[in-house]
Amino acid sequence: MKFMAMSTSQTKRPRGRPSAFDYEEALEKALLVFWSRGYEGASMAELTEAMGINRPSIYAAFGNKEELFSKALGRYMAGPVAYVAEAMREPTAKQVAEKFLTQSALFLTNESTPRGCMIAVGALFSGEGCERVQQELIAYRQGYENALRKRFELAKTQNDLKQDVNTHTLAKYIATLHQGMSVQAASGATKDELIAIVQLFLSNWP
Amino acid sequence: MKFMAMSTSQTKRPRGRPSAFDYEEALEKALLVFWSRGYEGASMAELTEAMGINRPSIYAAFGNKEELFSKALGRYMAGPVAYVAEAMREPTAKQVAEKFLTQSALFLTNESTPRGCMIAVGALFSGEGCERVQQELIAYRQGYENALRKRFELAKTQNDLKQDVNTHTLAKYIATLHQGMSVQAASGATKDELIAIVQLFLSNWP
DNA sequence: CAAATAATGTACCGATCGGTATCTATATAA
DNA sequence: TTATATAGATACCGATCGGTACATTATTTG
Repeated sequence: MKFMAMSTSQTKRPRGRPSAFDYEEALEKALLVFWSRGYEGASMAELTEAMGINRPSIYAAFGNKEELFSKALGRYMAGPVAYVAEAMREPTAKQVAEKFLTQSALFLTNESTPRGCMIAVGALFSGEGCERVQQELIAYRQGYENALRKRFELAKTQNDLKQDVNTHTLAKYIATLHQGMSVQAASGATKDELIAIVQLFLSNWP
Repeated sequence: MKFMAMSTSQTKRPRGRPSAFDYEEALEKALLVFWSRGYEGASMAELTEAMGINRPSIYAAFGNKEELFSKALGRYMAGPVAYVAEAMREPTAKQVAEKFLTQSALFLTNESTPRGCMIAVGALFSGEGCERVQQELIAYRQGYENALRKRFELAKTQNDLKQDVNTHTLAKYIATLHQGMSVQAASGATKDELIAIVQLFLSNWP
């Protein structure tokens, strides 16, 4: 494992030759390859090229392709899609939905990153040997859907949502809309088109 | 190209050795492999195995992997997803949407076929050399979205839909919902959960 | 029958796949 | 300086990728 500086205390440098690359920068490059190519479509050759590191150094620092993908997903969660967790902290249920979907519309069509969400539409149909990656992505999808549901359950206790609202279905509906928007973005839909979809949804808020 | 019997007139058999397999049956097997594995994830080895044909016979009868995929897509359109074109012929716009989405909920979670729609969520993120397949799938997605839009435009001329309805957005919204449901189905959602989503949408019909 | 034609089966092609053995270079510790 | 530890670079591994050459087999034509 490579050396990682502690944030709080000054640490002695490790004994061997120091790394010539920055761990987080390299992971960011890997993330962009996986994001645009998918897990299967990203070859180690392309990853190596993009990360600017020799292949044995990748394996030493990040593990195999599957582990590298997991670590890239972690960085994806903490970076590009951190807005999802933030949206949950909006004061009302409707504002949570509005923030989540509006930010998604912008994010999914951002011109400086690949179109579509890695988690929403990654590894849906895959070849043999991708089961772990598929399950990991399914768990992440469940994760934000559950976060929405719990937030809506909270809203019900605050009389922010009517008692007859089915939070399970509402959360799944919003997750479904987000996943569909991800397909639309990857298929060429514009930011304005996705915003129009979000507004149509919000105009019928329960 | 292999021999294909004419439907109307009795045709003389061709000169060489006759095919040992049925063209449409073999294509159906190929379709199921592409459907569950995706274009990239389906290897020629797995296709060969499933189709029960030697590899040179596949190439002779169907062309290369890309052409085989296109032909399988054609069979998919004429078979499993023929319900989409049928839904367009429902008498009212709301019934079109209801039929399309309800049938989709059943179709996407059908236990005898792979989960999710090949067209809706196929080849979203892919490696190099898949551009043609990606574009073909995008065109199919546009196809059913356009069919919905035109059907809703017709509904407006019949005073079946209010004049202030944006048919472009409504069609894209329904397509987006369908694509999201495809992700949900591939991620393990049940038929009842998808039906609940469809009903929530229909309860807010414009 | 033989000639012609077309599909099958085997065996193989070069390219690329993910992953690694090994040697060298650069650092710290004693 | 010498020993130790870790990273970089090269070159390679067996497996699999999509695709095909070629000989064989089965059929129709003459």
